[in-house]
Amino acid sequence: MRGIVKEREIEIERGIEMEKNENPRPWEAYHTAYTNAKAGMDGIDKEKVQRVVYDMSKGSKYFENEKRKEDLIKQRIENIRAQCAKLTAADVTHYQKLADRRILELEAARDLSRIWLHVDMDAFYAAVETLSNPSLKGKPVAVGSMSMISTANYEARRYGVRAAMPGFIACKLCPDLIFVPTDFKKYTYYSDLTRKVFEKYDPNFMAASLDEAYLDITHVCNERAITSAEISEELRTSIYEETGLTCSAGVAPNRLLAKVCSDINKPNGQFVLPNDRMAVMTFIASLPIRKIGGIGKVTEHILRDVFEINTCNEMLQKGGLLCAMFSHTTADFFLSVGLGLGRTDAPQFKFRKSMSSERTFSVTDDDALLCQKLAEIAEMLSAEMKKEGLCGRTLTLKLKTASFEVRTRAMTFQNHICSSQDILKYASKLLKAEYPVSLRLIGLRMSHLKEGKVGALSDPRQKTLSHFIMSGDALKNKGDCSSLSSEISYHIVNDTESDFSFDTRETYHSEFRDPLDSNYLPDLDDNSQTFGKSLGQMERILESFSDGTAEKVNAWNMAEFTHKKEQHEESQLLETESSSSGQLNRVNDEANMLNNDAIYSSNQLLFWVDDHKCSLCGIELPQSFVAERQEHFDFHLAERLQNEESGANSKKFKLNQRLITSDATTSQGKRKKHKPPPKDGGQIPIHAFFVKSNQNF
DNA sequence: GGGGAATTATAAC
DNA sequence: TTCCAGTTATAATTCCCC
Repeated sequence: MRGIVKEREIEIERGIEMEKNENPRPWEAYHTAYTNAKAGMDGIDKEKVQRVVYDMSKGSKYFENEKRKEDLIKQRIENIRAQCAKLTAADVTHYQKLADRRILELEAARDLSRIWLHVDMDAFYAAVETLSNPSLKGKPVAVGSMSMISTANYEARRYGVRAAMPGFIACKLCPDLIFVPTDFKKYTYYSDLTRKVFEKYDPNFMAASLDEAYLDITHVCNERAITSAEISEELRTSIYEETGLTCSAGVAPNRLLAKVCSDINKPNGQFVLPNDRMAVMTFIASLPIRKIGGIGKVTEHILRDVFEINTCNEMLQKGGLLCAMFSHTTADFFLSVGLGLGRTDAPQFKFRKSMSSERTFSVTDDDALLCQKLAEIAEMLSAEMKKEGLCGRTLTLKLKTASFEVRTRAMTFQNHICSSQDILKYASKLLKAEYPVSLRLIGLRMSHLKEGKVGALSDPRQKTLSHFIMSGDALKNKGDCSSLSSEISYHIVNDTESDFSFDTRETYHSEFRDPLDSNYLPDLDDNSQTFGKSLGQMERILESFSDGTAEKVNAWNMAEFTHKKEQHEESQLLETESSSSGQLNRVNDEANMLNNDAIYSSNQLLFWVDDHKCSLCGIELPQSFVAERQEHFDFHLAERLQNEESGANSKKFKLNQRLITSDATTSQGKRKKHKPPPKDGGQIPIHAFFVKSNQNF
């Protein structure tokens, strides 16, 4: 063992010697998330750390990918430079005026009336672990695994070990490093203790994570007529008494600055920035931009290399160029950073927007293994969604290839889904479209969320919205949801109820959302009220079949519909499996076709007899003609709409515009990739299609 | 051109 | 021996359809 280590060291030395000839310090160019400054890392031999990180990474797939990303950033920098060079004198004057005006506007809106406190627990996970195992005290400790470290204590940081660093590199930096696996139950317990303290100072405090929170202490300062520094001191003492853990705090007129301040006297310290414009401007003037939350490695890189901006003050000096080169949102952010501005308002409750689950595994290209991983992740995600009573309309598949390249593939449905079967069904289509592929990670994310009802039927543990509220589970957020069978009909007919969700204690401790806020209007679009409803009904009826509750619903042509749906799904599966190239549009079309079939099922079914013949007009279209099939469907739908038409509210049939057009004429030739739908009665012989089909490959 | 969907990237903990 | 995470949000860009 010793021999191997020695050999490796010699090898590294030799490598360094060789590289010295070309680039004497190659490691300096290798920037990772964990090579920037961090509290507790002063006085360490940064060059040595950087060199070890570089040597441990060099040549790996990860390293190659980082280089690729670095090159892309360099390219981006070049592009911005080129854009800058194109600016005429008139442009420069124009953007400078724009920046000046914007600076005045932002300055006019400066709010110095609030006092914000940011609390950050010191090396939280590691401190908790040391508390429960005092033998760790004084020793370098990392919480995490060989592949990734979540937190390192200050003893370990002296060696250059830190969060987001892979464990095997940390081992190299600090051979005596003690690894402790993460135990979120423990951290949550201590986090709750700290939050009880926070509540005393600000009942609406904003929890940023398990170990960080923002408190508006304006009121408590005024009420008790003591300084913010005293409040901060008192709060920190109180936290120590309650938990035995130390924390650091920052006090400032806004949240952005408070966060910066809490980092200044870490660990176990505090820093107060007075509510005074001059003080703020002086403070911000020489502050490195990387200290600002929201400016990360890449943004720093771009601002430094293109605009020579290193401090916040320089943001104002280069305001004109920033306005010229960046979007309104981004330029505004940069200018407000230059002025030391940040949010001062009471935190608004925010809905969860997405939920995801991902896992890393040993690289494999085995389809069966990948399918198995996908099924596990679908199961995990579905379980989490059901736990929170959510379902979603957009499913995103995330893949990380063997070479660390990240890909995402998404599809949006008309209905919200949450069952593991549904998630897996569509996720499989997305994944199979990528074959062959060698992967090291698979992830699934659901977005376009709303409180679930589909899931309520498929998951007997799930409660309805009203039960969730009435039981008080909303506040505990631990709803063990159980649906009553008598409620099935309620769910089926009522698809338009308002959405409400509640604080999860993981995010904000603020008031509930204002239901009148237009940003949070419930999902009342046409789709969910009309066609969406009938689709939802059909799906639910099907689900209730599988749950053995078929007798509770009165379906129309249920047996036939079920049969055809299965038949269609089977054919879809075959289609996808036999497809060798990734055709995302096709996959989407297939999913849409499924829904379209469901719409038609309420009257007369459109399906493909023997997989190629239209059940309505007999036209023959093979499976591979997805676009043609879609248009053919559009054609029949338009035909039917015209027949049913007149009095009927045309809005009633307004479907997702990407799926179906509302009349026969507009559906023709609008989609670039699609061919015109067949003329009525003008059947094309099946062999002609197959010839055409073959030409496509 | 507006708007939704899809994709990629950045950032934070 | 081990060999670069998981979760969430958001911005920017592109594509497609109306």
